[in-house]
Amino acid sequence: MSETRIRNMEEFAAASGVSRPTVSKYFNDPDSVRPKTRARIEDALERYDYRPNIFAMNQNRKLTKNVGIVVPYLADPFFAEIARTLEQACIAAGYTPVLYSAHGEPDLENDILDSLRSLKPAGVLLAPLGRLSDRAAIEKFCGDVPTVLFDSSIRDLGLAFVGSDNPQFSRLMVDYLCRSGEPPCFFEMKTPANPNANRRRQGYIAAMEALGHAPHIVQVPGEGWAFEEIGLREGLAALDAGRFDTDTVLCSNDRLAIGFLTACYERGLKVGRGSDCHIRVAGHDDHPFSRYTCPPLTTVAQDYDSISRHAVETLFRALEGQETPHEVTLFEGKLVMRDSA
Amino acid sequence: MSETRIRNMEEFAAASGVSRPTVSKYFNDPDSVRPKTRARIEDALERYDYRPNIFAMNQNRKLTKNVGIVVPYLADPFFAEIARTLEQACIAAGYTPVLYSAHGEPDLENDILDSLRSLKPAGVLLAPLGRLSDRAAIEKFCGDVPTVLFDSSIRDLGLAFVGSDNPQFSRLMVDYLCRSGEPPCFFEMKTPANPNANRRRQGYIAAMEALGHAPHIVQVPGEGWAFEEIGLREGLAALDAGRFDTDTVLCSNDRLAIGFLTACYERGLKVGRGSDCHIRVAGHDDHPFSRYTCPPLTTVAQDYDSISRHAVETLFRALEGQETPHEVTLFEGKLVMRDSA
DNA sequence: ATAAAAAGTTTTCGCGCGTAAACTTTTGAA
DNA sequence: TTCAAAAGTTTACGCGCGAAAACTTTTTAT
Repeated sequence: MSETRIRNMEEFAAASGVSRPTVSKYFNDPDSVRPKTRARIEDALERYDYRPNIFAMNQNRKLTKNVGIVVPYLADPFFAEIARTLEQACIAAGYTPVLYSAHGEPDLENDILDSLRSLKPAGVLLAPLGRLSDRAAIEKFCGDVPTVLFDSSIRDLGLAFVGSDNPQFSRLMVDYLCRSGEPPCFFEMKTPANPNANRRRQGYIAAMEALGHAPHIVQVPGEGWAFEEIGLREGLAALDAGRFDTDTVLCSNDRLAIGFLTACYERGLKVGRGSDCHIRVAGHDDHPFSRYTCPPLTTVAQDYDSISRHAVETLFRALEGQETPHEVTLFEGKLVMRDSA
Repeated sequence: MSETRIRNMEEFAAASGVSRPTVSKYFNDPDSVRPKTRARIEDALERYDYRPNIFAMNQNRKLTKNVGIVVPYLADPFFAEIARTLEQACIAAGYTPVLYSAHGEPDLENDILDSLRSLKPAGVLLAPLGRLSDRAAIEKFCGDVPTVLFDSSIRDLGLAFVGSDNPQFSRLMVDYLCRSGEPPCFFEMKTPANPNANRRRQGYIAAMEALGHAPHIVQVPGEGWAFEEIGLREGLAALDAGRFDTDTVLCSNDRLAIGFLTACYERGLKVGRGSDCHIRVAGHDDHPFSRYTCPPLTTVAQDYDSISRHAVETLFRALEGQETPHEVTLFEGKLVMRDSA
């Protein structure tokens, strides 16, 4: 396709018959040059496969076209899905997404923020670890870099927060469970990493009391992000200790529920809402695998799409100069009825 | 902590009492300077929080300290886990990992290779999409950038390939299934994205014939990476059509098996090796969730750790100048006996 | 103590581009 | 045709660092 190899913007400008600064202008915003000029550049772009050196580009720019995406735990398909949506939205908007996972480790989260800073990103989409996050570090980072928080909020840090209306999730599920059977107890980790868990518990308590039932919370030990393992191990322990005083168990999240379903299986408890079933189990999130548990898990679906779309839009609106006060956007969940409850 | 803000290496060198080129040398290899000098630099490093500008650093270097990690589908926890291990190994070796996922899309895979090229990475760890990969593009890329392929191989491209001995996986499982019950049939997608599927099928056929059994393959339609969905939908169809002539089903991979387990559940088939069970189901990979299916899935475990460790080691050995011929390393799988078969 | 080797310094150059200012050309409408 | 605005060009400078060469100092070995 090419005659001679283009080594830099100077040579490319010569080849396209346009001056170098104009070419530079084109790459920063194709609409900023005359259509005729643009055509000449794009013509040359097809003859030669020149691409500007990104390091030289970013060196003299205070802000790059990079957007950092940080999630707490990428091995959780929920975050993998969100990351995918966010990446696509960034690319569509002409930005370059860079993906990071804290892998559940606070130290790594701090390291990521550090190296992100030196990337001079235009903005960052950050889902913090939650309870274990270094609040001071994140606050400082948000002061330096335009950051939109999502999934789990930390006070009112960042430009905005986009997440789910967690109390509504629990209310929805409690209402359904109560009108279709016994009132549920709430199964959760004692010290959950994610602050959403607290809001779900509170939502559960409020919903139960509104219906005139006494809330019953089964808290189990467990640290980290291996929720399925905790759900299984501590689910077994709780079952054996007779800690459930109802046949309906609402789990704090789907991954915990997946582990708990396995615990039920190992104890020979048939899960479901049929008359021959021993126990009903429900979760929160609509985790990608919840459709494929046995039985398929009844849960409350997070609005993945809306959350990621709105997070990206909020960030880009802020980047384009529109100063807005810290805004919190919470999306409602939808009941997903399957066979487990 | 700091007195005055350090703006560049020049100022930092002045503050630490060492010349700028020496500081530069230090950052490229801390061991290349005298211990005394190193101490002075690291002393200053604690007083001021200076960090070299990565864009300026990489501009004049033909090779950076970046290492690209490319996986085909990050929403699959298997790849998320591998990515985590690879990232950690890169960091430990003093490199900067950059993670990409093709999200199952060949176009995106090519885009990633393109933008990776402009990152001037020291090396790349690439798990290609497989059948849908653009072979020509990958071949060209491997010619430009030191690349170690893993998980799914493409001819003898790249510096090396690191993966699993897939025929051995199937042999192991077939042997076990045959000596503990009926010989298995093989359940797979007709046009699998991943070439490992073909090797597993071949391993299955060879193992069956070695034991004097007639192989029986159940191929179902389905494209893309939504394996669970395909396993469920096509599993239901195959069950209803009576396509299984044995009570033992060996699935091409665990995600397919997870979907198939759900199909069995929906048809009221009890899965397991007990006398009251109707069907046995097994998989390949030891997917992170396989422990938590109901019943827990019997499978052959990929040696995640060895694969990722060896891939990284191979790459770094090559980067340090040791020219080696294209080498293929395959790790054996281990039988993981659970309750499903 | 003395020479040789190792490490550090100084000097100089250049990477590929962004950016600003002053100037020139093109464009489009009156 | 005329002219002002828009777009492009020229010129000039600098970003923050890598790298090579020649020189100077420190360390190591004899």
